[in-house]
Amino acid sequence: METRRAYPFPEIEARWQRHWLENKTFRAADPGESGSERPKFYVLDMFPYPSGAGLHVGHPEGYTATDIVARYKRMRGFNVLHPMGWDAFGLPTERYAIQTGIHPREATRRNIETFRRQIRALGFSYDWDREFSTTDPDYVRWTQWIFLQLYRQGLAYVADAPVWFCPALGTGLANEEVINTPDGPRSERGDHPVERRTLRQWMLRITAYADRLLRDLELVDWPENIKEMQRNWIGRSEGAEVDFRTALGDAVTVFTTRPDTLFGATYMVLAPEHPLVPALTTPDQRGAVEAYVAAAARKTDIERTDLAREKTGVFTGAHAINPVFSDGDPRARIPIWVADYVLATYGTGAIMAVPAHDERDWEFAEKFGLEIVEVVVAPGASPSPGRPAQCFPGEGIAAHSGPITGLPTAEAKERICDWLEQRGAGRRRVNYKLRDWLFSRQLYWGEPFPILWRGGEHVPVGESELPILPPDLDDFKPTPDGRPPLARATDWVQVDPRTTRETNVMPNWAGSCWYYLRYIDPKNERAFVDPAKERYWMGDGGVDLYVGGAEHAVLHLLYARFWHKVLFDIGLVSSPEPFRRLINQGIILGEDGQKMSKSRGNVINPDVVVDEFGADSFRLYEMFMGPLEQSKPWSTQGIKGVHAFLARVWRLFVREDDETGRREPSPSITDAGPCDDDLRLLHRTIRKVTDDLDGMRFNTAISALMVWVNETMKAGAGGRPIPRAVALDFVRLLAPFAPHLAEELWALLGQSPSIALQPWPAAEEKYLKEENVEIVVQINGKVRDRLSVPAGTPPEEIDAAARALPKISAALEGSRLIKAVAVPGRLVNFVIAPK
RNA sequence: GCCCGAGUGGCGGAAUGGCAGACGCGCUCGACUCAAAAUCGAGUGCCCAAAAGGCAUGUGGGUUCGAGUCCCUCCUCGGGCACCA
Repeated sequence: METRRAYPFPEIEARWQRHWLENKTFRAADPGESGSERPKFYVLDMFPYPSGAGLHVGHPEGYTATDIVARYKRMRGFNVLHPMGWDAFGLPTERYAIQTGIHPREATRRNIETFRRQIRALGFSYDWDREFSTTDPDYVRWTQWIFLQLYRQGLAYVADAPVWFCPALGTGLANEEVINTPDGPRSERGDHPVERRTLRQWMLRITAYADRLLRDLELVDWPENIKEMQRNWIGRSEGAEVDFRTALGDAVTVFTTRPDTLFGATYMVLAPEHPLVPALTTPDQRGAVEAYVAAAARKTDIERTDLAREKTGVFTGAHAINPVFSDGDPRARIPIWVADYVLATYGTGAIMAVPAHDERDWEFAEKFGLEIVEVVVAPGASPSPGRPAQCFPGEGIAAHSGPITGLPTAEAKERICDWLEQRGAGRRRVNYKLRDWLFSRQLYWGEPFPILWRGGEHVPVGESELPILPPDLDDFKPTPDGRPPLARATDWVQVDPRTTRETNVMPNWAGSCWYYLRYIDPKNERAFVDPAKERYWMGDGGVDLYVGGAEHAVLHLLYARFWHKVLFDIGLVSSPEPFRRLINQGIILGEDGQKMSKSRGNVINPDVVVDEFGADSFRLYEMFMGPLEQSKPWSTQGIKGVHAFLARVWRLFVREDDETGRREPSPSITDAGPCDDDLRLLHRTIRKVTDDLDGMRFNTAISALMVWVNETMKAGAGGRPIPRAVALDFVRLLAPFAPHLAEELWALLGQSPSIALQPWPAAEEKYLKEENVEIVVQINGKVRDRLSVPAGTPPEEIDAAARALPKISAALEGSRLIKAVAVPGRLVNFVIAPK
């Protein structure tokens, strides 16, 4: 499909992209350099994973938004840091390498080249001198260095941990790399079955920061739903641990968030993996318990947590003593069960079951005929005479509960905790859902751990020996025995007769945990970042604006916050949080309104779009589609519309000689002074575009630019010229959105480059005031007439003027006036009733 | 099941509690053209032949002189979490 070019964008765009690159127009000034006396603004994109598929139309959406903000802030006098780089370690490249035989390093180099070319073709104002890849040896060095700081802080440790292992891929996978299917859990890549294996793993103690990661969400300006997702993920719950004595002499400790229901505990449940299960089980129950525990071990987590499943469990034969009852009270002795609805990995791996006030316990008790005792009544209700008819998990008033009977739930919790603590039978306790971070992968294409093994002990590599780079392998497939690929490099692994290297590598998240800091000082060989530069760019709360997809709401953003806090604690960074403000861009759907995918055949390729319509049209359209945060479908017709708009701007400003190709400013642009209408329109546009940019409402800002063009063309058709000063201000407003066209028009109007460094125009109040305003006149809320009055006319006068209108006076005459409301500058409403 | 977010023309969307539908797409008509494309101009929520008028922001209620906007009910869609005691 051949579309005629509406204006010469290919030539213009290529030329200005070259100009910006050659002149380093967007170089950010570091402290001490000229320009750094301006206020700083750090605007960051989530850097891409350069896959073999090339850039997707989703990438440039966020990148365009940040680029518009970066360009706008520069024009507003800020020293802007706007960098780009590559998050290039990881499984996709490694799988590609295995399939094609191309070394991951080479595949990465090619992919980065493609991404860089595609991103540059969109004219983003990045400071390319700061570009790096997480795979660069120099960057790996500092990633490993930061790992060593965590290691020294006792935040990295080795443990045997259950992981998803994929026999086909030969590697362990992160939870997020595994998807649940009807055929059981499978690998996201390749769709192979995966299984649970316990492997020796590196873990990071993120749980030590759980509380601060939760609390400090209050310090950041993020979308509320993202904060909520992090809060849920961290999952803080306050409650108590309670010790129940058993016949063994050992107490079994349970965790509960409802210690006020302790008097209603009618049985206890241990997770199948609970260490006391074998010792507690009585001889006559041993067979059943062992069979149950073995069956549970074979199940995956997903099978075990499937809600549709009926609850299962077996009685151990043992009993526990509830500490809240006095000796000899028959209610004190409760049976101990084993059931897989209790998780070994949360709390103490054991619970007290209160079926009357917990849905899960209720279901279990009903199924196995266990006792149910009501100990909380809904406010205003009275206790059930016998067994309660249904579960009541809410808060209420304690009943049948000894010393706390009659107390509301909150108070009952406090009192019972005091009581438990005084007697040494329990204690207040906070638990988190957040688990420590499984930090090793059995891959080749990642950062090796800077760790040696000597006599079964791990020792850190000296900092001067960094970086530890992956050895050059020809075969980076996993080893047949399930050890990581690096284990093949025997020369590399065996450092000396008694020392070997760690062969796991770090997950892909490691590099993205601190890249925003390296942009500040990307070439520093003595430190991961210079402290003075760090203070300058991160000093007041970190990155000023961070834009990326909501799919990183929890993992990347939580991991990066964790590393940042560790660095903050050891005095290496100056803000407690890395990203002060966060925005998630929406997803761009295919033209059919479905998610873009190769299999649906609805993928839009940015290269093709840029070829046909140009980068400015592409940028403008992505922003014009709708609010940044919203998901919206791509429309080829839609991009034609904004393309036509840019062509209209071109024709409005430029006259081209068809024969010679010579271009000059349109003759309608004159040095005549602007008239009042010109100035009112211009300043209204400046005000609207400025306000919308401050609020990141790009779609309505663009619509204001369109309104200016429409009005100006209408005036031009009536013979009115465009004053040069007005034209120049319009081009400034256009510059952040369509920077190539704006530069070209700027130069054509005789200005010297670059418009990117020009000051932003200011809206002057005196041109924003309307002389006359239209007042809507309503009767019973319906518009019946209008009138025009001078701005600032007081309500009484508006009221009087409205009554004088023939239509209105006629209506008022025939009826009874109940009320009149006059809003200055807006409307009058007469409320009437029939006589 | 629980927690968020969203429902507005044929479509994307716009509207400090004050004229619903800015801007754009599409469509209709006209100008230019041998013709088409491009461009320019006019129109375009629905009902009614038109005007007058009426009806319209997922549903049903409420607050208000006045509700797309605030409150409650329900429905639908999208996202997240999911036996975390």
